[in-house]
Amino acid sequence: MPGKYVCTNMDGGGMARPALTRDEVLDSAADLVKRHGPAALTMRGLAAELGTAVTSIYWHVGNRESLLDALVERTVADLGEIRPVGRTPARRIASVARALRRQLRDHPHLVAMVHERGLTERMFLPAQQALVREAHAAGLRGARAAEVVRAVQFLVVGHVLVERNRERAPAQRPGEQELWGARTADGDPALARTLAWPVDPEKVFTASVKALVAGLLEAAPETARGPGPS
Amino acid sequence: MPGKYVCTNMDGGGMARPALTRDEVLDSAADLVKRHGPAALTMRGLAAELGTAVTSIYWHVGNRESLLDALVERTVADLGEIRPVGRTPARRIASVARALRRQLRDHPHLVAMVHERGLTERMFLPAQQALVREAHAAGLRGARAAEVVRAVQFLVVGHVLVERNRERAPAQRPGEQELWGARTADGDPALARTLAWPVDPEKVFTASVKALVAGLLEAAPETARGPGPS
DNA sequence: ACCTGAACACCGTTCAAGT
DNA sequence: ACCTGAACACCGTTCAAGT
Repeated sequence: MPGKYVCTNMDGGGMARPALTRDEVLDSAADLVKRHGPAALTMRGLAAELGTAVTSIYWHVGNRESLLDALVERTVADLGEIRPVGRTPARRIASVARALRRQLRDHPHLVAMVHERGLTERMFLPAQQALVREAHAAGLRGARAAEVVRAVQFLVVGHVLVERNRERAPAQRPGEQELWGARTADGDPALARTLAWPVDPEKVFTASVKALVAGLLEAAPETARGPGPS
Repeated sequence: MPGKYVCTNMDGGGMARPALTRDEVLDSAADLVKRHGPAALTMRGLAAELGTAVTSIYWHVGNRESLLDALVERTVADLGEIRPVGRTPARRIASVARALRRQLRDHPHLVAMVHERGLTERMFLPAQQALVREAHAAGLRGARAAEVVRAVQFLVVGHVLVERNRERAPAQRPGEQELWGARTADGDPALARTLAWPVDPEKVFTASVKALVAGLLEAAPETARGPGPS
């Protein structure tokens, strides 16, 4: 789906390939990356997908690295808003964390690519500002508020990275089942049973976020509860 | 440093290269990976390092993938013990988290490689058992204890992955300094100042661990405080 | 049993040449 | 302005041939 393109060839149509566009290249590349990851994006494969010579791509985007740069820039610019929901600051912070996780999960390869290109701060700025407002609403200021912002950001990004790694390698070899017989569980069969089951990363995430936020707000002044400002 | 090798060539020494050993190959490969990451481990480069033909390596290790397999297996087997320290379960759990982080940081490329090979569970088993004992000491059992184990593990692994990404891309382009002028900070100059400074990942980590553990143990029964069993 | 070079199918990238 | 094929220097891997 190249969308619209400017037709610059003068032969009045016919079977000739319509002129190649930079946007067309980016669309095709984005599609490949989204489906199979950055490693699957080869210049030759991309050319084949587009039906052009490899070297034409170089004319439009320079080289593979700047192609990836442009891709990341475009994706970051297209990320949606982050809107906190919930009745207490704690819930609203947790909702920001969940929204952030969803954004990152929708672009599974984005985080690593963004980091590699030093765009992290720009990418997270909206979420950070939402978190700042909620930290203020919870009565935290200065360094304490910054702590909340960064702890939540690291937790979310870290979780997404871990989840991505887990999904790429679904078959665990010794298998948690064999490892967590009753013997290793310090005499707690219920725990052994839970740990022998495959992890539900979503549950771990929500539980972690809840615990982290609770811990971060624990010693906060009791003023300014309820829905935040703005 | 090939260490000891069995001399199987019959020419009685001289300038001929001593027989190539599987261990020698693994040592050299481990060195390359530790210094420059798995991507820098090329069969040709490794052969050059060892002073042999590329194809000799194939005789000893099969192919690149099984070479990496063997490498990971060896590294995982060589990981040290995890010994909790501290006077309360909360502190002891935090100490396990810190020890785990240190182990992973000492082998910067290990996590991803281990995950890709499905060895995660085997690798984390010792830390998990330590965490189980401490969760029990804190009065948590069953699913609640499992929650602690998994939340801590995800937090640590996630943090290490984030840190690794950050270290690979030190130069952030818009720069946190420009982004966090007083305007964006919701009228909190102290916070703006903190966020404009480069992050200290170690501080974020210790703060996050402390908050997470506090949140996880919050509603725990007040029995069984003080140093754990074992 | 162990090592070798030649060869194959892949990469990204450059360059001179076409229209 | 835009596209092309040929060529270069890299990959991992296989194979027949050496000792």
